[in-house]
Amino acid sequence: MTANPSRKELSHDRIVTAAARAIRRGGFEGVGVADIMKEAGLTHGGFYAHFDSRNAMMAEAMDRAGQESAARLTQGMALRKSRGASDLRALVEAYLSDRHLEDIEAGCPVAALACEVPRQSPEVQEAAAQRVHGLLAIVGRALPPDAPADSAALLASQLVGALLLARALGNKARGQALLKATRRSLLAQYDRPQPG
Amino acid sequence: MTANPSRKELSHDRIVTAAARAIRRGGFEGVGVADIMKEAGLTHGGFYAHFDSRNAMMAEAMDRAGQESAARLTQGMALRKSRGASDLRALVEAYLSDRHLEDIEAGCPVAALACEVPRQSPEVQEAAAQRVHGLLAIVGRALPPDAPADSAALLASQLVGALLLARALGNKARGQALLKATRRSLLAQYDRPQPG
DNA sequence: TCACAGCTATGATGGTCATCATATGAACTG
DNA sequence: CAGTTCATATGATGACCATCATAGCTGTGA
Repeated sequence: MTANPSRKELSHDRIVTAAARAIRRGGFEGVGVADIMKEAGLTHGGFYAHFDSRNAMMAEAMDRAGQESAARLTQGMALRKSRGASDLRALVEAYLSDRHLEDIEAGCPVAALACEVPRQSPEVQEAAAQRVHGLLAIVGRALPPDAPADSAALLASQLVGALLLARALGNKARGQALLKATRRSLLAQYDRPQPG
Repeated sequence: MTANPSRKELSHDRIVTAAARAIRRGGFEGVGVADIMKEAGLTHGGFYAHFDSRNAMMAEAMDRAGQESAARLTQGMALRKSRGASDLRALVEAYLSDRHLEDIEAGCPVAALACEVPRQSPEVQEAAAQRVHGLLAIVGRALPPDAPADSAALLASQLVGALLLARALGNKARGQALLKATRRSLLAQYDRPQPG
């Protein structure tokens, strides 16, 4: 399937990719079937040849958004690690970067959509829950193996919360300042040279 | 005005109150003018005698939601302080309570709406920014006076992030567990007896 | 070259929405 | 009780949306 995709599979993929960006830009409710199809280079009518319903597509798009942004985050972390940063410093600096603050469309879908999740259909909620677990896994892998059990949830909350508040401040400079302060504090808290 | 409200002022107030709940329940995009008017016991047509536009009303509703939920939070904190909790413990336990997890409609509008803010009209964005500053002020007052400058932003991010992730998990038990872990960690971090 | 299968486009349907124009009805003034 | 004013209700308008039926096109196999 991935090796030799049919025309339909290619279209399906383009639609999901377009939707994954569109929902982060406009929210689940803020984007229509026709918008997404146009962005994928198709017309609205063919949509239901690819998906059972709009909600089914939203769930797929949420998934895709998570994969994309996880890849992007991993890439940003790798760059920083190649410059000598620890796993944890790389995570904190990549997730709380000024770029992530502004590039909602390609960023973490949990940060972009979390507060809309409780209002979505069960299939979308399920996909969102999976994305949260994915984020927790990424954070968990960046923590030292002997970290307390709940550290990943704690740090993930802090990261998501800081990014959301920074965006909600509606002022680029203030948002960047909040991110910077959060980076500094988290690194002081977690990224100390291990005693022992 | 507050002392001797006219009929119109009473209606205006009822509309804003209804909207303040409705937006937290359904999101900015998920609720219509007619819904809100019906919830206020009126019909949709009279709406534009009270507001210049839907967005102007949304901004007022965001403001009202902030006032309401700040009052509720302060009340919850007072209860806990009367039982001997410190300001900070009272804040953490009230904000990260199981009740707040479930009662989105009457809870913190920042947690309920933050990720929709960047997509809203300027007037709504401005109202939202004010609400973030209001939350930062409440958190700041609960911190000891000698706390570092950025502590309020840090703690507010952690509170909002934990509540959002807990809600996005879509599973009551898991959400409650995340809140509990966050409470425990924050209290261990901040609420230690002061050395000195 | 022809026919067939499978995508995709065109267009329609029923519903919802924000906004506005006008009618109704209630409270106040004389 | 008559007249005026102001808040609210009724109803209309134009736009948009998810969904579906069907027609057209494109590439593949004989």
